[in-house]
Amino acid sequence: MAGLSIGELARRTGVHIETIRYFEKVDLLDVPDRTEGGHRVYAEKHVRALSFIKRARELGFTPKEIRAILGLGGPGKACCDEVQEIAVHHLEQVRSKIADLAQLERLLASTIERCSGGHVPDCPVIDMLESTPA
Amino acid sequence: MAGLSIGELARRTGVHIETIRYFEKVDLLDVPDRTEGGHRVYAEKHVRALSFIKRARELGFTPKEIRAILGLGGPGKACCDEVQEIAVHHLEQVRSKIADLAQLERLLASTIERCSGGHVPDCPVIDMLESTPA
DNA sequence: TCTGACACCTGTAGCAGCTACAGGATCAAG
DNA sequence: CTTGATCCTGTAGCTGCTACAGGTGTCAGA
Repeated sequence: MAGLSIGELARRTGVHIETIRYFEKVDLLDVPDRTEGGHRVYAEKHVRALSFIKRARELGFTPKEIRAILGLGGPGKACCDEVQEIAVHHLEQVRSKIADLAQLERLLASTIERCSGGHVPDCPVIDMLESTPA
Repeated sequence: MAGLSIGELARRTGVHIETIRYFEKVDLLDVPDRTEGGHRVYAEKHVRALSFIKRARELGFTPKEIRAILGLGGPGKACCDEVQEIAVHHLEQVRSKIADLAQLERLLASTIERCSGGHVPDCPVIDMLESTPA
C-alpha cells in the first residue's frame, strides 16, 4: 500500500494516463514521487485531487477556475469567499449561456416549423441563415 | 465595382482577414479570382456566402454542418429535406445542451445558496466538487 | 538469475478553429 | 517614382487534451 502507479490512478479516477501527465505539466496536479527507475508514484491525496479536478471539469469549470480554487487551499481544506466568488461567476456564465441557447432554440424551432420540407426554392432555414442577426 | 479586396470583404462582413483565408483553405468559401499580382478579388457572391457562414457560426452550426448546407446548393438556391434535417438535428443538440446546463445551474445555485461565505472549514462548493457525480 | 510481457517514460505531433506573426510582394495615391 | 498601406505565403501559437514513437522500468514465472 505504498502508492499507486499512474495506470492504477487512471483506472481509479477514470482519467486517461496522458491526461494525468498533462495535468501535471500544466500545474493542475501536484508532482508525485518517483521510483528509482523514474516511474510516478501517487498517494491518496492525488486520487482526491484528480477526482476533484475531473468533477470540476464535468461541471464546466475551466482549468483556470480550477487552478484558482486549488490555489485557495484545495479540496478538504477551507472555504473562502473566493471559492464562492468563483462559483457565482461560473453560475452567471452558465445562466448567460442558457439564455443564449434558449433564444437560439426558439429561432430554430419556429423556423423549422415553417419548413415545408420539399424541394422548393423558398427555404425558411436558409432565409434565417441569410438574414442579419437581431 | 469590379470586386473587393480581402480587406474590404473583411470590413463588410466583420470577419477577420485571416479567418477568410482560413475558410478558403478548409473549403468553406469559394476560391476567388486573383489580380495579376496574386491578390484575391471577391465578388458579391462571396459577400453573401461569407455572411451566411458567419451567421451560421453565430447560431452554433459547426463547420461540418455549414459545409453540408452549402454543399446542398448554398444560400439562395433551394431548400431540401436535407437542410431541414440538419437544422432539426442541430435543434436537438441545442435542446440537449440546454438541459445539461439547466441541471448544472440548479446544482450550482443551490450549492452557493448554502454557502456561508466566511473562512470556515466546511464549504458546500468544495463538497459539491468532491462528491461523485449523479 | 534470466527472460518476456507489460507498464511506464519522454518528447513530439496531431485535432479544431481560428489568430498572429515574419518577411516579402503588390497596389494605389500623390 | 516613391511611399505607405495592404496583401501574399508559410509557419507557429492558442486550449485541452489525445496519440503516437522509440526507449526503459518492473515484476512474475521458469
